[in-house]
Amino acid sequence: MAEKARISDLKNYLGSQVQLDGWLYQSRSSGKVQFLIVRDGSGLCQCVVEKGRLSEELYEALEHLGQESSLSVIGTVRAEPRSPGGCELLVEEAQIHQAARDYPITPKEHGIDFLLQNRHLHLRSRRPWCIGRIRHTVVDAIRRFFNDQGFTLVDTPIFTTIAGEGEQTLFEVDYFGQPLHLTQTGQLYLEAAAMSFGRVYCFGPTFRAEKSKTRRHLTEFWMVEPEAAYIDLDGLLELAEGLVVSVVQRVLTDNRAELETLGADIGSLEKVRPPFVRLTYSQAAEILTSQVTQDFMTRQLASFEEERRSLREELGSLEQEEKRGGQKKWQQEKNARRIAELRSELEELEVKIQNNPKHAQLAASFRWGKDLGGSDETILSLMHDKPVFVTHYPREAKAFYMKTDRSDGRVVENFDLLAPAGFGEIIGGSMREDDYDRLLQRIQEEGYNPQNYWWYLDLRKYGSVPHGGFGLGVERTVAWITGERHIRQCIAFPRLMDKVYL
RNA sequence: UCCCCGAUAGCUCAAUCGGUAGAGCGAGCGGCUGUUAACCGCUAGGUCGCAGGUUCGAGCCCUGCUCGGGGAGCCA
Repeated sequence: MAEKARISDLKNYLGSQVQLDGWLYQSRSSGKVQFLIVRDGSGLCQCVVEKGRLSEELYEALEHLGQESSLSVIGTVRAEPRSPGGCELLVEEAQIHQAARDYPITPKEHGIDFLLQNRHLHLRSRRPWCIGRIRHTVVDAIRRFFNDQGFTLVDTPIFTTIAGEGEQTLFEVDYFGQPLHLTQTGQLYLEAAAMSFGRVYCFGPTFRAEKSKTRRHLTEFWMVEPEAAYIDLDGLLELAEGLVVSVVQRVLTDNRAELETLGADIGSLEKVRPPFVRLTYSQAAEILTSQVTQDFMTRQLASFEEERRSLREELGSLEQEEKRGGQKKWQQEKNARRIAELRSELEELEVKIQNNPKHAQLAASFRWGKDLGGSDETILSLMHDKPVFVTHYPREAKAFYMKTDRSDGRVVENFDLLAPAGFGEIIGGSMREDDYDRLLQRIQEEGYNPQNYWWYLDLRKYGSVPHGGFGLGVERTVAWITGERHIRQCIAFPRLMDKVYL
């Protein structure tokens, strides 16, 4: 019996016979030799089947085996630079568990709707697999970071009785006749737990009925939320900074191959080192309305237009070539692929070019007191190649539980963290109002019923202390790190505002 | 909720002025001993999203609907 091995460990088995259990990812045949690309969940391996080395019957069967058939192959491992993982298997024996036929996802391009409808199968493809592996690292790094810093995990409830964010984004559930809602944040419960353990965090799914159909929104997403007693805003920023740095570093060391496969911007990830940029909201507002921003936007527009010119040029010459004809088939095909690519790139650029003046206008007309818009955040993060903290937002724009700055009553002690390169917000957090009277007043100002918040208010009566925390969105973090443009690809089974596939 | 774009073979797309529906991939069969989204040959595969209208004639024009993509607001 050959020893079973995982493809990721094959380097350690050079020269010996092993058994791989997996699925047929792809195959090519060339008469008397076949190349089966087998995946086993840990990686891809090229398996070489030579005629005469196994029974005629089995050779035939393997030659006609469909994509994603399940099989075990036994053979000798040898180094081979032409194979995906650097090793290949010279097949001596094989067992077909189930012969698949007409697997819907082919090795060519597919539309996103088709892929999401086939998400149960799509998960096996290379891109989702790489993203899934990175997500795993991100989650593990987050847990390790907080555990190492002496935080205690507290699992907060998913059925909740009070709202932490806007009440209009709640999903209501009928809980044996009592209306409850799905959690939007574990924060309020976490504040209670922080008064017991000092430093706590929760990590779980979050539900928001936001009517936002964008590449940055899911109605069900995963969020980690730390909450600490006896901390101040600077301490919170440091905590967030440390978390993001350690997560990015872990991915860089554990998933470099996946990042490369995905085409992620590794150079920019390597710049994610402390200290991050720190701006107050007022400073951000000043920057947005300054000439600096207008110049920045003008330069950006010019570079977009330059890019458009060169893309159009390439597209034009390819299209002419296509019309002239007379090329080899593979060349035609390659051109057609490139043309499709260019067209979608151009389309995207066109949107950016269209939006640029609008965004410049929005930035210029920014008035103190407004919340930062998506385009404003994009501009601020594009101006820096490191993550950017924005702190001290106007009170009116923010949630009731945020602590009013004692030295400037117009603002609260909060912060957002913007990921670089225009990705936008990945963390939002704040110091919490710890004064009973001020908190009660804020609850009333929001028009909420204080009776619903009786226990939350209680926390300010029995040993209230300065405390705060933040929430980090897992899918947004994964999307930023992997360079995936839409966060629906950063969770196995996404729930979107207007569509739930499986 | 608003704005823009789209829907043609299993998939990704093409079809000039309104005039007989096309390609690649995938599938099936055959060929090739080192392939890299292999290559070569053959075969099958269509209610042009749905409903109505204009026209001698509609994939193409008009109206409505359905579904999808992108953007805005809001947010992690």
